[in-house]
Amino acid sequence: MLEMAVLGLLKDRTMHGYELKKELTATLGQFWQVSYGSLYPTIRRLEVEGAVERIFPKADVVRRKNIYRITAKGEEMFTEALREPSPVSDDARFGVKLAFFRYLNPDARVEVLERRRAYLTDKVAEIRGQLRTYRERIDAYTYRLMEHGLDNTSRDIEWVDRLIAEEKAAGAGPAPTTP
Amino acid sequence: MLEMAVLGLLKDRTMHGYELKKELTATLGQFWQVSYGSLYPTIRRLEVEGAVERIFPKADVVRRKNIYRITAKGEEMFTEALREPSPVSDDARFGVKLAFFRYLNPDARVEVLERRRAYLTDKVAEIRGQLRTYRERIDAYTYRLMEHGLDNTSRDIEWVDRLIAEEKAAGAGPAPTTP
DNA sequence: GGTTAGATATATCGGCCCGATATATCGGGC
DNA sequence: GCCCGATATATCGGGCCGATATATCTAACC
Repeated sequence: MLEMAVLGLLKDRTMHGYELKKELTATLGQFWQVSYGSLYPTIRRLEVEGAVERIFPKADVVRRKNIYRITAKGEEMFTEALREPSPVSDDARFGVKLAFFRYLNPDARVEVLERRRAYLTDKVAEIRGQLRTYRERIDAYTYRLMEHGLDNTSRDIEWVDRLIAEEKAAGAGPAPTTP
Repeated sequence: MLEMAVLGLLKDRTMHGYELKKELTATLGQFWQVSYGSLYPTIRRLEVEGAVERIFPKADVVRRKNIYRITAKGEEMFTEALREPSPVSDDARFGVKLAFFRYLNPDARVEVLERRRAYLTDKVAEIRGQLRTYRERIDAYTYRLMEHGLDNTSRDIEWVDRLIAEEKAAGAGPAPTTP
């Protein structure tokens, strides 16, 4: 997932590690804290795999930044990761996908959103079941916590529904514009 | 954190690993998926530290379950972990604490809730700042995602506020009852 | 009576991730 | 001239996750 995020950012422009972290924190920091202890090894891994390459600035410039550029192989890996159907059950992963939704065509976008919706619907059903089954055994605080989680999940569904509706309304047209 | 959860459950009654997992999944599964790959090593660790002890059933009984009991040291560790001020910024950690709120006195409960509230308030401010600062550079999907996160966080604050109000209304009295 | 499926139960492994920590430079303020 | 906060890279230990293996128990089904 971090790999996907790094590749997605590098699709736009070349960046160095610190910049990648700032960018990720600014947009996805709410859902996902990226640490250097995972970022730098990830970049290294991508470099070894040939998905990114390091750019060396001119020899006379103080060379303190490691600037990376995505390769053709990296582009392929990114596209594949974005289309891959599985991991819509993880909030962070879903968030990362959304952040790069512009690289998916409208059909694929709706597909991802529908899968997310199905997951959330299941989750709601499960929580309802647990609240019913364990009602007498759980204490008031835990009950409140579960109930609140249920509310949040319901709202998530409504939110996803709005995105789906807009996506369909737009048809094969352009993505909605920033308010 | 898993250590705390295990100790908290064992405070109630003796359990074996599988049971602990079922219990955790039933109540906190929404926020936190416990895997056996972390649960069993955690139990082992607690046993080595002397926080829990294994109970062997009578020799003639088929001995397939490893049943554990909390020790006096384990009780101490649990209480300390529950009172420890730091980790209210992690959703899962906060959830675990809430699930064992009954073991804290009302003052300590309010303190934890106020800290959670402060954290969420900061988070809201930060997201607002990011939306303002990066408004032009982020795409529509990312914007929507951040905005939705902002809404959710605001609702979390309202929810925490209700808990605080009820806690204060109850004074030093009993915990609220299950609806 | 047999077998098949699913729940119960424990365990481990590789690999990734997190938090902490170390180190060094750069730019601006006082 | 110095110090502070931001910039920038790196690594380490330990914990956690997902996958996988294994075995038993129980209930259903024909």
